[in-house]
Amino acid sequence: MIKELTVKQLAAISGVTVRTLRHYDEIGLLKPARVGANGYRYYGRAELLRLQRILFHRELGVPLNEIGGLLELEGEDQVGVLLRHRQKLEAEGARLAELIDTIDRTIASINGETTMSNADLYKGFSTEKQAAYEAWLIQRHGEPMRQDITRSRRRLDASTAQEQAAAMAQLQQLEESLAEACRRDIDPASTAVDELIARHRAWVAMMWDKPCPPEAYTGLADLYLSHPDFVARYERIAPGFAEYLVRAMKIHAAAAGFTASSRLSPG
Amino acid sequence: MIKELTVKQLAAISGVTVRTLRHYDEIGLLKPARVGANGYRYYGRAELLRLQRILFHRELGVPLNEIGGLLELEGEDQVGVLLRHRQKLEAEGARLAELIDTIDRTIASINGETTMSNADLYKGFSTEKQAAYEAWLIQRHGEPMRQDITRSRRRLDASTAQEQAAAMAQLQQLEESLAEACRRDIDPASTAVDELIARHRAWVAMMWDKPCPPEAYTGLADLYLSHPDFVARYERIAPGFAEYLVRAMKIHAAAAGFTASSRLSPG
DNA sequence: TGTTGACCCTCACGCGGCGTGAGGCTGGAT
DNA sequence: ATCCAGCCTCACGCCGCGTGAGGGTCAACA
Repeated sequence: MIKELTVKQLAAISGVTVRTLRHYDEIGLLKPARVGANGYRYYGRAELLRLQRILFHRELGVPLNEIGGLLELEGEDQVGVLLRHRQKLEAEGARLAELIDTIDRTIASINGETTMSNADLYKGFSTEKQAAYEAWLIQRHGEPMRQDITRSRRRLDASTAQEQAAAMAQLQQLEESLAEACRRDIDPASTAVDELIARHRAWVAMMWDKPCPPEAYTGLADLYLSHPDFVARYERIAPGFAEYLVRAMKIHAAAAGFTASSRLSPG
Repeated sequence: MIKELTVKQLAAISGVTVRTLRHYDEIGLLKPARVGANGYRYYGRAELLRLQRILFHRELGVPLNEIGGLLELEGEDQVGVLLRHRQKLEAEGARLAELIDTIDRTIASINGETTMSNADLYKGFSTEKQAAYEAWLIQRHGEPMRQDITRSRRRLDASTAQEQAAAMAQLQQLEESLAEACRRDIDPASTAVDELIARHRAWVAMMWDKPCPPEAYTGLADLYLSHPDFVARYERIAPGFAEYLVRAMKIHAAAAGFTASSRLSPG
C-alpha cells in the first residue's frame, strides 16, 4: 500500500538521520526491502515497523547489538527482557537522585562556607559531640593525638568548600559501596572489600594529613563501635552495617599490621 | 606529610585505574607533581585533592574537558555551574521516569494482548466513544472511510503487541516534542515543527495503512478540535496544546496540498 | 651478584553510535 | 544539455578509557 521509501523519506518520517539508516544496514539491524541496481536502498512497510520497534528499544537504552536478538523474541521472553531493563532504569534513576542530593549538599556547604565547614565535616554531628569524640581519641591515644587534631582542624578550615565537598562525596561513595557489600553479604575479608577499606583508610589519612597506621585505624574502628551516634548513622545506611564495617576495618588493619611489621623485621 | 605517590598507589586510594591517571595526564587534566628521570609519575597531596574534585564532577556526568575549566572557577560561578548541572540531571531523571512508564504500559499491553489491543490503540477511550469517532469520520468522509476503518482494524488486530507498543511509544514521543514546541511558543509554521508534523502524518498514514492526503489530515485536525475528549487529552499534556497542534496540522496540510497540486498541475 | 617479579613507561588499536566530510554516480525536472 | 537534489561508498573523528605489545626500572631475596 504505502509505496517504497527512499532513505531520506524513511529518515524523515521516523526522525532518524540517513546516516543512521545506513549504519543499521551495515550492522545488519535493518536491511532495506530491496536494493536497486544503482545501489539505492528502498524500504517498505515492514521495515518501517521494524524500525519503530528498534527505536523503541533504543530509546530505552538497549544497545543496538542486543536489539537485533530482542526483536526475534516473543511474549514471555519479551516481558522478561523489558522487566530486567526496567530495573536498570530504576537503578539509574536512584543514582541520579543521589547525585542531585550531593549537589544540593555541596551548594549548601559552599554557601554556608566558614560557619558550616566544621560541622559539615563531622556530618551533622553537633559541636559538643565532636568535642566528646576528640576527647575520647585524646584519652585513648595521648597528647600527640591532640596535636594531630589541632593540625587537622587548621588544615580543614584552610581548605576550600569545594575540596571539602569532594572529599565528603568520596566518603559517601565509599560507604555506599561498602554498604552494598554488606547487603550482599560479601565476606569482609575478601579482596574486593579490602580494596574499599584501603581507600577508606587513605581517606582518613588524608583528613588527618598524616599516615594512618594500623593501630590508629583499629582505634577508629573502636570509636565507631563505642559511640551510638556512629552506630546509628551506619545502621541507617544498611542494617548490620556498623558491625560489618568495623569488622572489615579490623581485618584490614590486622593484615596491614602484619605486612608492615614483616617488612620492618622480616621473619 | 603524605609521601609521594606512584600511579598505582594513587589509583588504589582514589579508586580509578592506572590507565585513567595516565589519560588525565595526557589530556592535561591532572599532571603529576613530579616526573622522575626514569619517566615515572609522582603525585602529592595537592594532586590527590585535585583528583578528588575531578572525580566529584565526573560522577555528576560532567565531560572531562569541562572539568578542567570548572576547577579554576570560584564561589558564585561554581554554584551556577552546579545548579545548571542539577537541572540536566533532573531532566534526565524525568526522562527515565517516562521510559519506565512506557515499559509498564508496554508490558500491560503485551499481557492484555487481544482484549486490550483495540482499546489501547485509541489510548484509553472507551469502545462506545471509538464508535462515535468512527461514525463521525464516516459521516464526514463517506462510505470509503468505512472501508478504511474496517481494513485498519483488521490489520491492527493482526499486528503484534510489540509493534503496537512501539507505534504508541512513537506517537507519544512526537506529541511530547510538539508539546515542548508549544510550551516554548515556537511558530507552528516553522520548519522544525513542520518536520514533526510530517512525522505525525506519516504515523497516521501507517495506522491507516494508506497515504494520508492533506484533506484527510485536515479532517483529522477537525476531529481533534470538535471532540472534547481529544481536546482534554491534549490540554492535559500542555495548556493550549490542542489549538497549537490543530493549527500546525492545518498549516502543514495547506502547504502539502499546495505542493502536491502544483506538482500535478504546474503553474 | 645476579635474578626474580612487581612495577613503570610509551605506543597504538578497539569499542558504540553515529557525525561529518570527500569524491563520485543517478534521476527527474527544466 | 544542464542542473540540482539525492543517492552511494569509503574513511576519519569523537569520548573515556580497556587492553594488549614491547620494553625499561626498582627493591628484595638467593
